[in-house]
Amino acid sequence: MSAPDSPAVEPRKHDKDHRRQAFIDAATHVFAEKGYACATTREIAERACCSEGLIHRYFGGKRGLLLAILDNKTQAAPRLVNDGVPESDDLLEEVEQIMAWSLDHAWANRDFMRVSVAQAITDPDIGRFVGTVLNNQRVVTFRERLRRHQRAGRIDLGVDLDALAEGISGITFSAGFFQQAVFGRDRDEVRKIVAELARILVRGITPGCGTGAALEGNEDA
Amino acid sequence: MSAPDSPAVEPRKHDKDHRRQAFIDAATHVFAEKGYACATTREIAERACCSEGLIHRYFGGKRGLLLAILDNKTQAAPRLVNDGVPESDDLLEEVEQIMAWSLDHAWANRDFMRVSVAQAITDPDIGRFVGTVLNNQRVVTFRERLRRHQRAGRIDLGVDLDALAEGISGITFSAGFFQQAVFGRDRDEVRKIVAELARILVRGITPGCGTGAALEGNEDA
Amino acid sequence: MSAPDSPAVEPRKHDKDHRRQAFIDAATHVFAEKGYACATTREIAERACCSEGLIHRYFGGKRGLLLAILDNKTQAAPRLVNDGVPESDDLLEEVEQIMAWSLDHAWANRDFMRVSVAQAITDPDIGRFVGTVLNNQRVVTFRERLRRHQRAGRIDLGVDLDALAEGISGITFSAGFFQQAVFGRDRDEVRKIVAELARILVRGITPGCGTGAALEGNEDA
Amino acid sequence: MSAPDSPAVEPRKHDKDHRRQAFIDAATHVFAEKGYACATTREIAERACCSEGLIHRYFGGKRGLLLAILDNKTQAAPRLVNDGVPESDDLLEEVEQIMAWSLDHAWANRDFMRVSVAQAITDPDIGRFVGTVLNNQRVVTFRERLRRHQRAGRIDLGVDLDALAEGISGITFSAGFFQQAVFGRDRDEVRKIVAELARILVRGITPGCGTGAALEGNEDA
DNA sequence: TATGAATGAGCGTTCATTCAT
DNA sequence: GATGAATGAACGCTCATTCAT
Repeated sequence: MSAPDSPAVEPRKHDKDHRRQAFIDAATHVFAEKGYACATTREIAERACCSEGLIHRYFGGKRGLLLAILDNKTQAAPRLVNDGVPESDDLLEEVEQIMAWSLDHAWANRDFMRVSVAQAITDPDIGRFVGTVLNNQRVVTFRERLRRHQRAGRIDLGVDLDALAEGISGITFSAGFFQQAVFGRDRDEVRKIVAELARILVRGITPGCGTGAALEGNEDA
Repeated sequence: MSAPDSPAVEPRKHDKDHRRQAFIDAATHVFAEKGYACATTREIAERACCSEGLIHRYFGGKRGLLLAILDNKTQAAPRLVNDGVPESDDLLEEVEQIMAWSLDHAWANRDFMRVSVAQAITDPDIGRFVGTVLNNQRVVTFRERLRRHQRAGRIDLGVDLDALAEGISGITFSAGFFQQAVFGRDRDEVRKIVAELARILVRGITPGCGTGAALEGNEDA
Repeated sequence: MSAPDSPAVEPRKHDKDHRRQAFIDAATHVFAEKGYACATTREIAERACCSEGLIHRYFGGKRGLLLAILDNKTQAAPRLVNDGVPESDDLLEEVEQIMAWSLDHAWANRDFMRVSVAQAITDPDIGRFVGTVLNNQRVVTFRERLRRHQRAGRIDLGVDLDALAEGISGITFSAGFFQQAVFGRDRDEVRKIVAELARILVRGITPGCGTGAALEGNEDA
Repeated sequence: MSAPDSPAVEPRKHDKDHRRQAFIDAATHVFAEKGYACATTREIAERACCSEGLIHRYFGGKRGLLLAILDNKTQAAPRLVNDGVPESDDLLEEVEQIMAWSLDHAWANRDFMRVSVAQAITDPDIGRFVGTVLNNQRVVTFRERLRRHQRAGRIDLGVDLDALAEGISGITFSAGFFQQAVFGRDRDEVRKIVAELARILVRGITPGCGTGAALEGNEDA
């Protein structure tokens, strides 16, 4: 997905939709490699085996192509975790799997993430988009899956599911994207760390002896 | 934010050290705002009230200025958490304070983080630097502070302190930088979420009734 | 001199070949006037009525344009003397005409010579090119024409035709380019001097009474 | 002379005149190597072990330094040939020695010639200077030495001494500077060619049987 | 007086975009 | 509709020169 090794589209051969997708794939790769600002429309066009001018006709320019990449991903994204990780009555198992899946997903989509995250930092429009559409969507999905367990009594009622979901999201974002894709850390190491964190978190939310005291502190604040 | 961090330099005045710092401050701001690639040495020089050519004399060029920013922060960085957060015999209190302090620190240094994080994503040199110098340093510091508590019996002996430290680092990085500075989320909201996560984590590592079962799972793996 | 050598190009019109030549003409003029280093691509583009960026698209940069000028002349150069000066059975006549033609040719191509000679002095690549392609070619051509006369007995057999050809080349280079084009000397004066030198040279190589003694000196050495 | 391998001047040690000469030597070298336009005052100052600003104080700027180089040479130049080559009653011997000496002189002063000749081509002021001061001086000196032989009957009375002197000057300029220093031709080869040309010229001007006919052609024109 | 820090004009080059073909 | 030639604004950088020290 992030490495479109297919020979892209043969010149003057395929139709408009194929070309559009060829541009999006090519741009994702080049933007990820060079950064949006340093990528040139010429290189993208070459990689897509189309002419440079077409970028402006199809997407209205370089920035339009960036937005198309985000849009393209958004349409494909929803409910991905739910499809990838089955529900389970074992809370630890489900949390572990959700976090492991998030790691893999971040890795598989590292080119797209490079583009969107890097750009989000300096570009308010993209920042808003990534913050609301991409991040919130994930958090909401996590939260809903956790709510099932809370209702089933497997998560202490005092736990703020939103905070928990944000924590899982933050850990997997940090480990999945930055540790794996940006810092180049060994993926097995990362997986182990995240698995251990899953255990700590689950233990921290499991109803039981220590809960009352700890969560009373919460209610005091 | 738009006010210079150092007193303005006087034209024609010979004042190398002062001017160097003025460039670093100006560049941090402009790089953060526009991104490294889109920032122009022209604008940086204007903001620093110095002439453009000095960037090349002092730093060897635009990229040298970027590296100087990183270097400047590195020299100022070590042991920051230790100075900012006192040790405590109350584990929860200390973790909460470390995490809260990290949030504030990320916010106070959000311009620097914008520059370094965004650039790390597409620039291998910077990526290595941020991954090793900035990230690892934090993790190690967190881990050492946690070790004290583990030795004192306040953290279960089965807990992998490295993983825990990475988790705290990941959560505060994600919440402190991305939520606060990139996604523009309300800072009080973020503080509350992080405080709740501190409680969950601490409960998850506190020795006690549930520990055996949870950590046996760990030891089996 | 200030009139373009080719019809002006029309803005926005697609006309690559025509524009290439317009650049070569303009650059020859501007390089000759200012010297390669002081000439600006801005001025050349203005003179060629094209945009500056095309220099880099067509020639790969300012230096590529310089090389294109040399290349352009090389393709047009070979056998020029032979076309311009007919063979004759009168040695003096032929030598006089060859030298006179060289003077005129140097004058007609003075802009090109300014560029190539000046640059050859400090630029090893260009030096090699001018030394081998331009200079040697001339000398060889001269020598072959003289050989006809030597075979016909009109040049003493003891004369080294290579040296003679070098002499003619050196005299016409010096008189044709430096005296006429660089030092601004009156062209008629120069023509008379060169005609007299032709006579002296021809007398010096004509077989006859004095030959034996003079050339024995040669053979002794 | 052209390669000032002396450690130049020690900083803050010698007096103004020494510094001036150090600048002239350094500039001759750097101008010869890079060309006037590409040479930087910084490199010259470094080579002279003085500060850049001094160039402007002493010479009024970069161009002033160039003029100082020419001026410096002019004062040292006059009557050099006369000192280097003794008079002789053998015309061939004297002409051969004058030409051989010119070759050596051009070689020894190749750095200065690189600077002055290259600059003369595009810079009218320098062109005038080189044409009148340097070239004419040589021609006049050659002519006066030849006149002695003409008076002594060793040169045909019909020979135009000016043309002859120009010829010798042109040949030695071309061979001595361009062939040796610019085109990098083997110096022994060049010497042989010039010696042969000396013989041809001398034979061409020696009074004798063929003279009448050849020079009548002259008088007809 | 000598130094070298500071200046600023101007360079070659790049590249998103426009538009003739 | 698709192409790629043409454009022009703007970039990082250089360097002769100026001037505070």
